[in-house]
Amino acid sequence: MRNTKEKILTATEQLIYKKGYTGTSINDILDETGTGKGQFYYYFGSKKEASLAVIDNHVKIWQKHLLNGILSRDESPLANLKEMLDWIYSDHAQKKIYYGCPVGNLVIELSALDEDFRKPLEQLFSDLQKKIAENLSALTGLLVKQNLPAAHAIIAQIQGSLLLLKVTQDLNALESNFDLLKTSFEKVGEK
Amino acid sequence: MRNTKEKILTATEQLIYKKGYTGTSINDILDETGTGKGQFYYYFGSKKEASLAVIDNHVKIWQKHLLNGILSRDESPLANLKEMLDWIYSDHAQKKIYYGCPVGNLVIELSALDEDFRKPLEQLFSDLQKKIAENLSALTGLLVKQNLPAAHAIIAQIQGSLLLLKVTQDLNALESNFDLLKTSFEKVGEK
Amino acid sequence: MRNTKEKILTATEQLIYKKGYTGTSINDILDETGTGKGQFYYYFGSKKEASLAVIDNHVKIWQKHLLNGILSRDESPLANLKEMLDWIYSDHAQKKIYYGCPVGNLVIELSALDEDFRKPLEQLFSDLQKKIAENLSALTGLLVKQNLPAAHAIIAQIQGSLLLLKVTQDLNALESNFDLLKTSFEKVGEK
Amino acid sequence: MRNTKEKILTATEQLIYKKGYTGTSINDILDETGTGKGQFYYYFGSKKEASLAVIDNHVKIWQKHLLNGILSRDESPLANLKEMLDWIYSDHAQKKIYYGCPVGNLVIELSALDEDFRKPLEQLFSDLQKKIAENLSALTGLLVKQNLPAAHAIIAQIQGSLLLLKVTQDLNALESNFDLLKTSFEKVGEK
DNA sequence: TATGAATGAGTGTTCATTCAT
DNA sequence: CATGAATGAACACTCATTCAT
Repeated sequence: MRNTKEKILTATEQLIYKKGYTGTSINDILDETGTGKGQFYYYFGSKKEASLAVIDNHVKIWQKHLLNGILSRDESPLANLKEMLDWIYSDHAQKKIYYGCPVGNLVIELSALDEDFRKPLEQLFSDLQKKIAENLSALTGLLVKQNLPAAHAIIAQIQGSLLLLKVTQDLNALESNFDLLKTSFEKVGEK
Repeated sequence: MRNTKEKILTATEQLIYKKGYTGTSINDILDETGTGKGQFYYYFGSKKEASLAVIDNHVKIWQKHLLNGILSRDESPLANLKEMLDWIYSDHAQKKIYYGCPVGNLVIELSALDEDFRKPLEQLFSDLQKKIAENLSALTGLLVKQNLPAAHAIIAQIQGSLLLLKVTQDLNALESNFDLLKTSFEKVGEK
Repeated sequence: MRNTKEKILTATEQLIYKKGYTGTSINDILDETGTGKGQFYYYFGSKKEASLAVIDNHVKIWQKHLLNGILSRDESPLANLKEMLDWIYSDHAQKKIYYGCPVGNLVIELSALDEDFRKPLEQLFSDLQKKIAENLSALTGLLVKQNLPAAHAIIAQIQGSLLLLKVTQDLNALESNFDLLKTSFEKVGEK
Repeated sequence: MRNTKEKILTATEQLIYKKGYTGTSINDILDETGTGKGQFYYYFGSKKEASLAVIDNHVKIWQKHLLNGILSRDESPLANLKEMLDWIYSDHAQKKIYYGCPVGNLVIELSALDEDFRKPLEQLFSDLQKKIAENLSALTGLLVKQNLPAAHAIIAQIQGSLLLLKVTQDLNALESNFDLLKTSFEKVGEK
């Protein structure tokens, strides 16, 4: 059986993803895990602490799979960037209800409310931006620094697409948007 | 007095914008308006109803200024699209803290939770998409229908930019992103 | 058009009958009458006052139709007592939902809560008891005073039957019970 | 502690008996028990749920003492029926204020409002009716089915007597009424 | 490690009543 | 006579957190 702490963390993550931070209660989490209430406060000092751990978990996943994985491969930068979109897309494609981006959701719900939440989220986007810019540099020959705005725009496009997915519940629109992004990657590469 | 209802609505709008729907309590609103608790329920049947009125208000503002205003002008479509970005930008530029897009925020917090919230928000984005596509048609000569994906991408770019503004609190990045969008409008027009 | 005061009184009576005193709100009443809130407090000093007026109304109806009507007729006392049951029965027979006795309901909800409610209700039952005892005297030849316990039992039987009607929603049981009562009247007369 | 739940249930029962369901607030109950508000909702999902538990408690008491107790004894049916009245009488005799029948009160306040309340109350009266009819059968030789109307009348008499006790606050009248009932039992047995 | 009873401030909502017009 | 805006206490219910076992 999996670790109790991990079980709680997983349940917290899923519930926050679906119902938001404020919409998720400790009891919701414990109903999901089947553990007693004391266990939650034994492993996490508070709801906020557990939620920060959820964010930390997202950071680690993105770092492992995206920053240090896909975007650090020795493949062509074009392939990397496209693969990034495919990785994100496949994460949503299998779902019946589209809840948007787990990280983007937290940004909107929490970053204006509490600096402790905002900071790690900002750092994650900042790291991703730099990594994308690196790939763009390999593609364009420009300095990483000069590609930062373009990388920012790419992240914005991804986040905006997932936001629209959440409100339209239309997966095709997400695919079409990512296809446009891929085309734009190719154009950048051609120059 | 007609004024009280509007005062409540305004306070509700501002508080939801800053603290989110779930994060805003009726007492928060009443503290802001200085009215008794009964007044809230005299004018609105519930918190949800008042919040739907807030959404409705956003819809009307966008329709008046953006859909029927800026994007329906007899000016060149390129000017219209650029002006749209300027209008949005100016809305945020004056603030000290950047709370992102009031409509996008609601999408993320509420659209997976309650269909009654999701529907009007989806409709608003759908109307905007069509209007942007019309301007793109005037620019490209293509049918409106063929420009819908591009319009979708533009909205995604705007929403994503405002989401990143919320987490980075960096207005320059927003400006830079909107500049990139404007450049892309021009390129589309050139073809 | 009927008097506003009377309209309010009628609505109050019906709503209290169906939903009880505590279950009926001033707004419920005004929704029913279509009048403004000020009108209620113009005609009645409080909810309690209006409800006492409702009780008073019931008292007057019973006095007119039952005490000074049916039970004071020059007919045979047996016919009077039977007619009393028929009058009560016909009041319920036409309904789709059986709410029990409007007076008995108030007894149970209010008489332990407030002496101001209890007193007029007790008086009404006391007057009825005496009147029934008078009819029994004409039937048995005994003094009125000696028939008071029997009269009390008759009222208890009526009230208990209507209470059971409310919980069983079975009109036939009420009819059957009243038939048994009529038979007992006849037996008393035979002796 | 198991005790807390029972304390809350007891307080709920007593308060509803004295002040009615709608007249009893959760805070009333907690003031009585001295526990925090969360405890009420820890043990009961809602006020309604706690009240249904109160009803269930009454059902069990009647079943144990009356249906499976007094009315199921191997004594003579006459003795059983008389003992039933004595059992009910003794329940009220010791009180200073007479609040009527705890079950009958709930019938009148709640059975027209909510089916969930009405059903168990109806069932209880139905079970009692059958049990009384069984005793009457032993007394009269008639089939149980034929004695159901008479049993219904007996329950009506009891309930009506307790209703009148509530409004008159006259214990003697209750005793006198029950004496009349006992006499009628004897007459039935003689035939 | 683990349970779940206990707390109390807080949430959305209702309501009788008052009062300016 | 009549309207309906305004008040604030009370109501049922939720929740993050604590703590004894």
